[in-house]
Amino acid sequence: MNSDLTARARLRDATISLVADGETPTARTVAARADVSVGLIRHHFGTMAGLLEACDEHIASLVRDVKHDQIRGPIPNVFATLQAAGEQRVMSYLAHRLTESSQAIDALVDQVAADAARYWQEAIDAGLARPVADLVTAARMSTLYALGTLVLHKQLQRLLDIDITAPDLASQPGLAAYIRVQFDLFGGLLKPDVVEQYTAQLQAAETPKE
Amino acid sequence: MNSDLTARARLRDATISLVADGETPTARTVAARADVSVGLIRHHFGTMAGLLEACDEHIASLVRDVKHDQIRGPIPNVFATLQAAGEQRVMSYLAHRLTESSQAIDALVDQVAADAARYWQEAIDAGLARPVADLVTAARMSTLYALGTLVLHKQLQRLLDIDITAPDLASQPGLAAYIRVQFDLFGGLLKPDVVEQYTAQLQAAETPKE
DNA sequence: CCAGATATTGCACAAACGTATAGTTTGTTA
DNA sequence: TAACAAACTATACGTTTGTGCAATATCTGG
Repeated sequence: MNSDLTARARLRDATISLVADGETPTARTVAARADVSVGLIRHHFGTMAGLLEACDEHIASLVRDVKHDQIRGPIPNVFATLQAAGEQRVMSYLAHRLTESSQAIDALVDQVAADAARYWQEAIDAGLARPVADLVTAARMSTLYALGTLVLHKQLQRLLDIDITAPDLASQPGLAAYIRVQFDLFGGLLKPDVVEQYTAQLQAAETPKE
Repeated sequence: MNSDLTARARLRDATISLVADGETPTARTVAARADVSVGLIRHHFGTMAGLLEACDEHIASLVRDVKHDQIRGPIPNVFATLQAAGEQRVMSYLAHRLTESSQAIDALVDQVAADAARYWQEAIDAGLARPVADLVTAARMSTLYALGTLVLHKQLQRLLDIDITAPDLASQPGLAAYIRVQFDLFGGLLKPDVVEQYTAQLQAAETPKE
């Protein structure tokens, strides 16, 4: 924990850290982790609800400020957007907080969905994906799917052996099967030659192991 | 609330009802809604955790006992399974409780996923759906998508104008757009003539309105 | 009708919760 | 360096939490 930050920032980070760890942040646990007194919460944030709100807004602003120059695939990847937000805790924090619908959370979801729509449109323009009738709704729906699996990360871990909150998402055991299924499920959205190309890449990456 | 039930059942139903309403069940709110004293919780369930566990198991058993003779479409419909469990509160309860991974919840998820795989296989056998390489994983993934949108029901309501916990799911405003997008997203899984048929049905159902 | 078990109540207790408040330290500016 | 504001601490208060425990009511089999 960065102890050179202001106490206000430390309180905020401590709360985010607790939420990300799946523990319920209370005034005392937060103050203890931030190594300040409980009274300071009131001084800086008024109430505990105010502190949580500030955390939501901080996470949302991290995601908002993501530079959109990352590697893009044929299917809009919400997780890439979130992980690109820099801080490791973003995914874990949202995994626990996304069920609450605060103003900041709602705005974040809206923005991720809008990003997905833009990526998707670019993929269509680039000839990678097939056009869909209602792109906005489709992007919203696929965003909900992605965020839903994030919220259900415990079940995803259990059923597919993927810890989606892990820093090294690429090295998760079940990821290969996951990607294969993604292509099965959403393959109809892509141009046939794109599917073929990606499938070949997947098989080539696995052959050396056998 | 059925007051002719045993106090034990009333406590359980009161807890389920509170969870379904999105309120945090405490010993006193539960006892009040069940119209019994707080001490009875300890007598019947030991602790509050025991009560919650009993609720999970009750809901899981409701879903488990669903008779599998309902109408089936070309895509496995998890929601149909859950709603067929009889009690209206099943969907709302799970919407709030699915993020916790108790033994009963895990078993329920497993079973819903297994059901989805069986339905899907039947759709393939019936020539409605295309075969997929890894049916079990695909069914698990699509189950997580469905349950994920259930957990994110507030966002689904906001983004697509669908209250997935409503008793009359068929009459939700955004449902038509939702179904259309479903076919866009998962259309690749279905035989082309099936897609054509359903699309025609959708358009025919809407034309009279215009 | 009468034990004996089971169901049920009412209350009390300690712990944890958010928050308020008074006082102290630290920093800034004139 | 005096003065004022901001940051910060320490502590206490009122509530709500889950749970334990003794007393009472209700049911059940002989």
